[in-house]
Amino acid sequence: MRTDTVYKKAFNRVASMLRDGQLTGELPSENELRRKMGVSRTTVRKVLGELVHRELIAERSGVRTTGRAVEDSDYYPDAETTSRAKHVEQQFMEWMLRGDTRPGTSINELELARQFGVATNGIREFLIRFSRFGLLEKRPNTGWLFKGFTEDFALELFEIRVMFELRSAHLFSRQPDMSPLWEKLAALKVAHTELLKQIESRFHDFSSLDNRFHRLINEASPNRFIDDFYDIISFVFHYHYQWNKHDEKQRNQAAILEHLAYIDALESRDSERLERACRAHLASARETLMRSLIVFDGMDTNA
Amino acid sequence: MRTDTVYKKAFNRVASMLRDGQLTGELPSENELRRKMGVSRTTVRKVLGELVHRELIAERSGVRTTGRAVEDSDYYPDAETTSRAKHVEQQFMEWMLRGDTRPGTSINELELARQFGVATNGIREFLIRFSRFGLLEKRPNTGWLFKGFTEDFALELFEIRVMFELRSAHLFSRQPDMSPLWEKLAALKVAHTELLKQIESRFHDFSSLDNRFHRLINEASPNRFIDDFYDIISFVFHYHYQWNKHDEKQRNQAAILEHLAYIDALESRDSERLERACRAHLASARETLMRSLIVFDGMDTNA
DNA sequence: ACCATGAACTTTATCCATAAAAAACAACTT
DNA sequence: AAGTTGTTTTTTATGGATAAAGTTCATGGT
Repeated sequence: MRTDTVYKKAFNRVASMLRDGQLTGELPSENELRRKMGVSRTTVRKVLGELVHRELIAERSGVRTTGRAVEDSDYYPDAETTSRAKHVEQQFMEWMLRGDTRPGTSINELELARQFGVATNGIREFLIRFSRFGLLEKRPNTGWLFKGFTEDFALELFEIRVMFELRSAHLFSRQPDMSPLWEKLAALKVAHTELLKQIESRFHDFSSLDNRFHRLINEASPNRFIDDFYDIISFVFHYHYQWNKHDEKQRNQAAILEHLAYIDALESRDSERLERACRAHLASARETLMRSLIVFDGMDTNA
Repeated sequence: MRTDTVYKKAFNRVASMLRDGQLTGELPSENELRRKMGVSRTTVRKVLGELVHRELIAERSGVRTTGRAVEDSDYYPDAETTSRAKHVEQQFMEWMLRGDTRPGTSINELELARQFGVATNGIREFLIRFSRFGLLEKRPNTGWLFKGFTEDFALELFEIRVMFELRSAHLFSRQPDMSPLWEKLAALKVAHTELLKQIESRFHDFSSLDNRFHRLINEASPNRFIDDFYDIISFVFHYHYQWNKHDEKQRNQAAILEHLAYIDALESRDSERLERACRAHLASARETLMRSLIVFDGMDTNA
């Protein structure tokens, strides 16, 4: 049966809004809520129905008003708010990055399905989607070959990344002066400086800043294939560093400084300087990944 | 039910081998056949069983020998030798390239499933696989957005292609002299010259030559992401030109000449000359695609 | 005429079932 | 002992069913 995670997530969001006072007195119409939450009206109605049932809101002659206070126990547990597909993704990444899965292992849909507690179909869909990341290969009628999160993988990934990033950085720097992207870049620069000041407590926030920065650079000259490739990078980094937090603060601090140099180089419109800053940053990102790969390989995974 | 296309295709192949005299007298063992055909022994046995049943081979005390002559009617029809997944691919490509499907159309799994006569599962798997080509986008819980085989698509595709090809070509030309790839290149050069001589009758054969050539260039410095991207290009060209044969002979003739210049440039190891030849070829390939896109857009599709 | 709610209908996400194909095991032969 | 064939078990490819979510149609109020 299809999960009702969309409903539960929406319910939790409305509950939070009620609790935070973002919704007070008379509630907005179903359509307005629908837009706000990004779900269908059907789902909104289901949420409202449950809220009435639990007396979190009251309904009198077609008018809905807030009801009793929201309690912690009103929320659905987080695990129930993500779809099966997302669960599969998470479990697979954990299996891949944490387990002692060696390159060359063959992957068995049925076995993973049993292990993850889902139907084989879901596994297969995930593997198909995931195969564009270059870590898997399908052998028809037979199964999947896991190629491993290896040094080669990282090197090949970064070779492309450098090509794309240099191209995008140069195009960015050649934008007209009145392009709105320059302002966005300036704003990002400020955000970097802020973060650097508070690095002790906020170093976790770097990851999203990093993402915004690299995506901004691509905005000047969109290319869907480059965007797609950046999705791969984000994905890889997201999961990889989620399980490998070694030295995180230091790493991020260094990266911020590199970004700042890179931003200055962009603003200078000096092509050679830009190339140097860009390469320097990517080389260091690559080193970091490679080093952590080695740590990772040797890590005791049965902890 | 799963199709038995693997069996039928294997059966047809063995039948052809019997007819062509590649198999005469005493037949090889099941294991040997298995290796030759690239299927499991289970399938080989099923084929052999049917061959015996039809008296195309005879089996006496464990020894199999050839039987009566193979007739045209012994073969399974071609349509029955390709899997559902492949059929879906073909039908979808036809729907996309031939139909009047406009960019921005939304795609409905259920409708396609009905139209193609398969279960929704197969459609979904295909769409997931296909989405890496940048022509589709999934909107969760809602459906798929068809972005169209547009001019933008072609331009973005070629931008990447140029980057990758220049990179690979330069690396190829810098290989050591004793690399075996130089010989392969020389062989390809001969094949090009041959084809050029017989262009009147054999111009269809260019496509596979083109493929071999560009893949060879990537071989000198493998990168899985570049290989994957080249899969996209092959796929797009395969289907696109399958339905758009306008001017094929002339196009291919011109391309052969460009390839020859390109090959000479590789052999010269002259970096600037190489860059010129490579760019010239890709620019002309792009022009061809773009021109055919326009023809295509204006074509009456209800013929 | 527009916007709200209610109800019916359509499509997606997900599980389950099963024939075909592959893989593993067993018994035999030279 | 290595290679054959026969048999059983496992896995993949494909169809089908259904609750949840999305979309469209209908009705009623301003």
